[in-house]
Amino acid sequence: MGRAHPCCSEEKKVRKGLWSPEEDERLATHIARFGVSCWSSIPEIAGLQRCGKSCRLRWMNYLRPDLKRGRFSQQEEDHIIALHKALGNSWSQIAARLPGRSDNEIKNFWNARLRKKLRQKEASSTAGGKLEPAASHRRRGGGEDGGTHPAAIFNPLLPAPDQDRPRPAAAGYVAAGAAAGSSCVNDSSAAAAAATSGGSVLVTAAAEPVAAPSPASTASACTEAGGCDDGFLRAMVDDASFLFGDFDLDGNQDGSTSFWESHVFS
DNA sequence: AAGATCAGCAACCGCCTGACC
DNA sequence: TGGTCAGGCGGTTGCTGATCT
Repeated sequence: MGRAHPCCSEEKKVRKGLWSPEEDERLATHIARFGVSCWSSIPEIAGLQRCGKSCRLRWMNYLRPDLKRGRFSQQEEDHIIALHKALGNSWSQIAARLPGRSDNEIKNFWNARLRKKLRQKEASSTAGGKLEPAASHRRRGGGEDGGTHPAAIFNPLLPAPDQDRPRPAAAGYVAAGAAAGSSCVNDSSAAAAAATSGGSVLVTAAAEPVAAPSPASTASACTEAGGCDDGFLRAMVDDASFLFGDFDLDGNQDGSTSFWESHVFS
């Protein structure tokens, strides 16, 4: 394969580069009304001069209502390390276990911060020297997620953007014709009909975390489907605490099920 | 104060895979 | 059964802006 996608290779004008607020609004509005039916048809229907892949990327990494933005917490960081150890560079699988984070975000975070941190850790352990503070904390006043990117300027389904607050769970955007395997809906009326049939709009699991790891897997490996055994992942988390100092898996003193347990080890 | 440096991030690119015809 | 198409993923690039010199 490797050929260019038809939607991207056609002569018709396809915008590239950063998305404008107007484009965000168009895309978000379109998906709010019609859902994600067929990415390749969305640009035309929504009046965007983008290719479908670009729309999908923008939605998945930026406009999705269930995305939380802001810096990664120490707990998230630890879990990324553990999951990376277990899953390798399967960013989408890692992202599936970190609700509210996109694979791109995690990948960037890893490349920018954690890889460096791990290297430092290794270097310091081999040299037996003292740990140096992570150099990257030096910049970006306050160490926030940067805040340099424009906020998700428009999302009809969300309250005013608040980058540090987790967004509500993915509810509210429709998935007209988005049942698995559904074919493209190439005209907006069909999508609209699907979206509005019955008067209410059904929200599907389009932004739902991936299916839980297979409980039937053996104790020491990830399944081909991407699910990892709980014991295996726990071992990985333990390993991360070895690397980065102890952290409580549950994060709860009272022993109740934590956010992380319920998501990562569900 | 201005240029250099660098971290952070959005988005593109190329490839793979599965569905459909 | 092979070709085409679309979705998805990981790697990489380039821009922006904060910080340093």
